Amino acid sequence: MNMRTGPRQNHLLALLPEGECGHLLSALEPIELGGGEILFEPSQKLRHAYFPVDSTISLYYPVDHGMSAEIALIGNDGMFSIASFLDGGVLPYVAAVETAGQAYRLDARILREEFDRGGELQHILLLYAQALFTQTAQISICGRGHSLRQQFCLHLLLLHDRSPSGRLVLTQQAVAHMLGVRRESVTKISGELRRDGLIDYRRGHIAILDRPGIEQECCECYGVVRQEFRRLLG
Amino acid sequence: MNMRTGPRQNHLLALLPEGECGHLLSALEPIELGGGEILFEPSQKLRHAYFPVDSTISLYYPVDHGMSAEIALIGNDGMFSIASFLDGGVLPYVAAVETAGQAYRLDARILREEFDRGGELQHILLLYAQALFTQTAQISICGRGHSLRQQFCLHLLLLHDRSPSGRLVLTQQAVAHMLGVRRESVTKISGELRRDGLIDYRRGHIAILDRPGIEQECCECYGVVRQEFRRLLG
DNA sequence: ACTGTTATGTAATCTGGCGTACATACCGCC
DNA sequence: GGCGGTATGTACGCCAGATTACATAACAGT
Repeated sequence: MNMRTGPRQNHLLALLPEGECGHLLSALEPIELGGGEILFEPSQKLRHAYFPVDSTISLYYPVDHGMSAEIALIGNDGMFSIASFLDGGVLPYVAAVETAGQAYRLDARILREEFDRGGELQHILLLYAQALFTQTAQISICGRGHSLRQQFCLHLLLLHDRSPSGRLVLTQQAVAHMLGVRRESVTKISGELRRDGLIDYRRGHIAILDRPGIEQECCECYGVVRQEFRRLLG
Repeated sequence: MNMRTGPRQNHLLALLPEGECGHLLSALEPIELGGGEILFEPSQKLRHAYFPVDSTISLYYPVDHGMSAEIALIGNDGMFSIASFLDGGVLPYVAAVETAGQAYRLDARILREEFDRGGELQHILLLYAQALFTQTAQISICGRGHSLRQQFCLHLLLLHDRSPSGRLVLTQQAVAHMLGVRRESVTKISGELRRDGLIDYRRGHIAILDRPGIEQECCECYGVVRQEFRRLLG
């Protein structure tokens, strides 16, 4: 359990006081999440909670022809799923690993028990629930009114923030899936962003070249989400 | 405080045990909400929580030219705002009265105190937070992929469920505002739905004529939201 | 009943992203 | 070093909904 991938690399876990939450922290299991792995589907029951370290988890609503749309993106700034402590049960969405990497897993019952004791853990998780709500709301706003280019930039920034390396491992098909659009549309925008020197990419990889430039291109949605995460959990 | 507008007409308040929550119930103030009234704006701090009885509250993100998009619709099935107990503070959205009517108001500090005591109130509010999250997520899905006609039907159904009378008092402009589209587009769809015998309307009023027909026209988004509210708070 | 305001109706043109159908290029594997 | 599967590139027609610009009609107040 080294510095780079220890549980404290997850922002929520990092906020927990050692004394009060010792039991929970010692119940964490390190786990490797493979790209595309399905962590949860609507028919199941939540058995584990996941705290990403350098992996990311995408929450989305599945639709027929493979197209879908993302509801939330969870990285080292959060956990999956808030439903574990809100109602302990089910939710009508799919959770899949977007970026392969490490995470810590916790038995959902233990999380629930510790949560019900109140205290700092409960407080932090509730703040996170609020932050996640904002993220989902803002993704919604963006997906409605803003151009695909702006949406793409938003998701690049969200991914970048949650992917310490800065070199994103994902295909255009995966991006299209997140945004709920066609792969061809993503190819078009990708080409434009590359031409403008904002990103570079090759088969299955995207590199952020000009982060400020991308923030410029993006709508205010990113600012709202970041601001809210900082306010609540900064 | 008669049967029709008593606090127990709000589904959340109805679930609270009399004994445990007596203090909270007696702190409720009946209040009349006027159409269009702004209950909260991002610069403010949440002073009160609202439990609608026959009014509805729309939560939305404001954009420049008056256009915006709704994030959540709150009626007698819920309360505004979950942020009152999640973080006790602020949120980056606007809450406005969509349908005028009665509600019960509660000092946010009292709600927070009672919430922090744990118990049934906390449990119910957390379930509601989960249900509201689903509503927001589903509105997002719908707004991305589905036709305006389907989105319109979704919002009609959500409003109808939360508006006991069944005769909705709102303009096409207000609907456009909720859906984040142009008023002219709403006029067009309204005309089509009227022609098909599903609704009728006149200046500022909409009547649901064929509710099953509207459910037929709507996408599965409505079913997901209703199912989740029933599962959690039914 | 008249008037002013606000809500609703209609129409012409434009555009971003969809559907479909391919062509090409990358990279891992044998 | 060639082969095959997958990722990326490009093109054309199509359509829902945006943009703009008015026309009409319902209600509220005097």
